[in-house]
Amino acid sequence: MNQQNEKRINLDYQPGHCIRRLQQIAVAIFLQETQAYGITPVQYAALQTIANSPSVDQRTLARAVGLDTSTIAGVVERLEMRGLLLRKPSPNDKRARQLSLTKTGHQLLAQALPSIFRAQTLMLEPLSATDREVFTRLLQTLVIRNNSLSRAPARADD
Amino acid sequence: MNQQNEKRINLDYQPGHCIRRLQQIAVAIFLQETQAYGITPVQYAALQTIANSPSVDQRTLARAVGLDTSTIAGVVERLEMRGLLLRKPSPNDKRARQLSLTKTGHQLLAQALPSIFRAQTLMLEPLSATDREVFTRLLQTLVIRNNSLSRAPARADD
DNA sequence: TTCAAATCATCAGTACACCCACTAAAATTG
DNA sequence: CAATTTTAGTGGGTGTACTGATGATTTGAA
Repeated sequence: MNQQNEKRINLDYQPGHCIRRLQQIAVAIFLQETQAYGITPVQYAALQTIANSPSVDQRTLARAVGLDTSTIAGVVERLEMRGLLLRKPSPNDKRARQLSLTKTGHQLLAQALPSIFRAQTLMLEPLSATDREVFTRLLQTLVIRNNSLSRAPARADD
Repeated sequence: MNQQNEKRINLDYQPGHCIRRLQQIAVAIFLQETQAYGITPVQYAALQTIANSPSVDQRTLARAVGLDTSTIAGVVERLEMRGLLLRKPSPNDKRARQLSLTKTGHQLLAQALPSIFRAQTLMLEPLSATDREVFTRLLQTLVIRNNSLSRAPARADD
């Protein structure tokens, strides 16, 4: 079945592969639960972050969400075209744009939140209550401790 | 600093967000460790799967790696252009293409494997030995139990 | 204060990752 | 064995996610 000097390596035991698969699954669950609102996980993250701190600039938003500025530009553009957010020039800094949600943006976020929370629950459904907590804790540890290794390290804290 | 009827929701506590971040980190570590070979996690998964079972068709490969056929088409095309694999028509089925690694493909896979294993280790480095095992186990449980929810559910088993 | 360095944003290019629609071939069914 | 259905692969469209380059401002240091 294969070359004699190669061992048959099962991808299922490699963390990297499992993490990628879990991310695909998490996205699928999210989209399924929120399909009535037509938003993606990243779009939700952007909307939520802007709701948390209006007038953020794109760079700060990118860091908060954990994306580089090129990627956030596309996300913001799509949300702006849908009328969910506003992008106006910063008075202090002519380079920067201040982002804020429109009324529609606030409404959509508020309406979608229950579905989003349901999605979060569904992702961990197969685990026992104890295991869910353990998994969440270890997951957060890995993200925090490895943060600097990412190309788009998440923000300092604003 | 936000609308009074919105609570400030911290993305860091949402599993979906953490999973996405961890996937970004895992990819970054993989690329960093394997940069000498110029392969991505998905390309490695494809090469490894073909090495495990030569003459697979693209559909079976897609299922084994956990991708849909459109996505695997692009992956396979890039690997073919780099001379790492061969795509020849199946004698039994005129629709299907049989995939196999070239000599170069086998060599690259063999050479890259140590870096790939190192990457897998690095991803879980921040955890204690016990926690690494726990995390891996829970991760696999989630992937297996949620598999059907993914758009590209992984293969039966060949 | 001027000039270099850092910063905000954009653009082009590459690579996943999905959907839907389509062709062609194979398998199933009447 | 003809008609239907399923299956293998492709192509178009959308949306992350990164790199590296460029332009415009702001800041910091000589």
